[in-house]
Amino acid sequence: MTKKVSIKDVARRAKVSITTVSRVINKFPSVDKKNVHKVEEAITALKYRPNISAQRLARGANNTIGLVMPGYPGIFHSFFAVELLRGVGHACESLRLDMVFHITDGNAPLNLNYLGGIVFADIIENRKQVQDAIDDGVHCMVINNVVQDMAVSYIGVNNLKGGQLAAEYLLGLGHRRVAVVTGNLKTQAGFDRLEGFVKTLDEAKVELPQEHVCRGDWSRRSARQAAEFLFAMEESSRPTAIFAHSDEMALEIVAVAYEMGVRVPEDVSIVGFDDNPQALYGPVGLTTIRQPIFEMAERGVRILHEMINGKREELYRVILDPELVIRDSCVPPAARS
Amino acid sequence: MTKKVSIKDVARRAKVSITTVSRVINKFPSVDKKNVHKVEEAITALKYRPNISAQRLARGANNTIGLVMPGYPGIFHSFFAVELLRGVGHACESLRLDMVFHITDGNAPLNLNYLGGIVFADIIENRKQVQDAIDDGVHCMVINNVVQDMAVSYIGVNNLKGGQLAAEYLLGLGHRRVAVVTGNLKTQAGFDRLEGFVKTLDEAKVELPQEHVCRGDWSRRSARQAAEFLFAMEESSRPTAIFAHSDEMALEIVAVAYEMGVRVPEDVSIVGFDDNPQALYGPVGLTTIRQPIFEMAERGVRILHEMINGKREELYRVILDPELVIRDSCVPPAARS
DNA sequence: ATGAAAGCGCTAACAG
DNA sequence: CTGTTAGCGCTTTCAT
Repeated sequence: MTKKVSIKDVARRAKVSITTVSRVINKFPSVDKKNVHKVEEAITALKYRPNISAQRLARGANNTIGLVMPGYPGIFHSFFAVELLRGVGHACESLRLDMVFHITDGNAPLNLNYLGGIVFADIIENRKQVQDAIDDGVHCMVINNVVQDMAVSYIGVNNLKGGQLAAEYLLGLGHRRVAVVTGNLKTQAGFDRLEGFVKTLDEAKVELPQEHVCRGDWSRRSARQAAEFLFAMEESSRPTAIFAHSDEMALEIVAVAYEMGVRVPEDVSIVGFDDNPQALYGPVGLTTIRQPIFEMAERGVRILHEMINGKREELYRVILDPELVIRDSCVPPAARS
Repeated sequence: MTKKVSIKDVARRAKVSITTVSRVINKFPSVDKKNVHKVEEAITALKYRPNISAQRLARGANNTIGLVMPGYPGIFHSFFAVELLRGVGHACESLRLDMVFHITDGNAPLNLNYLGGIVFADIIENRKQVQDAIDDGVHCMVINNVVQDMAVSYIGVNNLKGGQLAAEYLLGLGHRRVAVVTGNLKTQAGFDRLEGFVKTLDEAKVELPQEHVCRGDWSRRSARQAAEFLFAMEESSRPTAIFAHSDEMALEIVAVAYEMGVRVPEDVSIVGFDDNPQALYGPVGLTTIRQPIFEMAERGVRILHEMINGKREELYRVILDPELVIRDSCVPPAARS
């Protein structure tokens, strides 16, 4: 049982009023040095800890925010989730916000109503929760998802552009037989990256046969399957370049390539997505599309914080541009076929 | 600004006392059906949400627990951290506890004193925080660490045994030139697994030369470096088997092996640690030492919950045994040298 | 510069 | 079964 040392005990010991103690706690400048000292002495002597619930209640503020993450299998093993968590965590730390972490399976009731605000880390199959939260009047911030049909703030990434960047780069290198290993197409990121990629190829009149579009789900496992399938193709139809929707998947593809005796980048060029530092230490530096996940998350929390504190009324909607990072995993296609 | 609908407003609208409203909120069985209905109607109509700070203050209870994780680089990319997070999250969900997530850098003040309890996910360089929490009278539960010198509850894994298991298995297969790629030796898991491994080899009079002990840090990167170093050795001194302290590191070692033309398991046997499902889908099923991270985490929270609610007084200290899982990555050493 | 007193929104005896 | 009445521990006017 935690002993209940309250502000009163401190006041009594320091022989001042609780008000003064409160002032000291909150660092009011107008307290006599002597009293400050006495109070601080009492605080440490008594091991006093202000009761945060009481503080909050009295202050009328609520500085607890929820982080809601879709719980589909493997999300946690993704660089994305981790960066996001780091970003949110970091922001909460510096803003002195409490973060209540919540993994959602999609449509569970989501009893997060006492929260000051909610950060939705991507939304996939849980749009309803977002709408409910909005209806409840809770401040919301959606990260990594551009949402047009709900009155909610978001910070997203231009994934269409990301796909386009990958296609343009590969095309520019001279590749005409390319493949793509997608993320889960139910996620906006996966869908849009594919869309942008396909569209750009299309405009360049470069064909993208169905069997070169491998539907993954962000997992290394799905990337492995795709790679095995792709590399098993006979020389004439095997892609000379592959666009993977995440660096982790790209890394797995590289691993499979080595296992199957396919050289990277000589036999096949690979471009990933994320700019995961892990991709720097493999056998080849991975060319990738960088997206600022950590920053998105951090900014999201900061904006949310402003909204909670009434310093911001309007919705905040931003779409960040991804950026091509060229390293060593792509070269012009070998002159074979 | 979230509008301030309080219990009073609900009471007024439902024409009952606030106590009755409170009872409805807390699902007291003794409320007249009619009133329950009226109150519920009012609640939804007013979009009322109880103020959790007030509830907590009034109840004097605290159903918020903190999860403190060491924030060393890469922790999040580890299966361990993720499983732990899942386990804690799951338990909190079913126990209706709020979980405040906290990544610690080691000796930051850790202002989590308003928490009902704290789960320490491993402790590495943050023993002081644990001691402080104990001194503060906060209930604590340390996961994945056997701590003898502080009066704290823990659920740990017998890592000594884990290392021993790996050594015995490899020895049994006939290996006499083995190597180990360790986790961060500042973590108890890394230290003990090495210890158990070394000791067992020692007792079997099998030499473990210094250059066969590669100090990693749980990261794939460190595993890659170790593997490159190990596989670059000339035939006569290159190990015929490697014990990696985590499956992720083991997987990276396998990848490097393929890159360098070393076959697994023909040329080198590999045993990992964790039983990470990811290791099922690689080129070879990974033989590993299973440890129940998820279960540890979940159980930890449940016990902590009991302690917080006074249903348990004594410390809870358990050490779980890891278990060998044999798959395809180990075979007897080839008859060469 | 300091203290008294009035809440913040809710729960928990204690009566009815 | 329901309402009255104290607080929970802290912040915040408002005097002094």
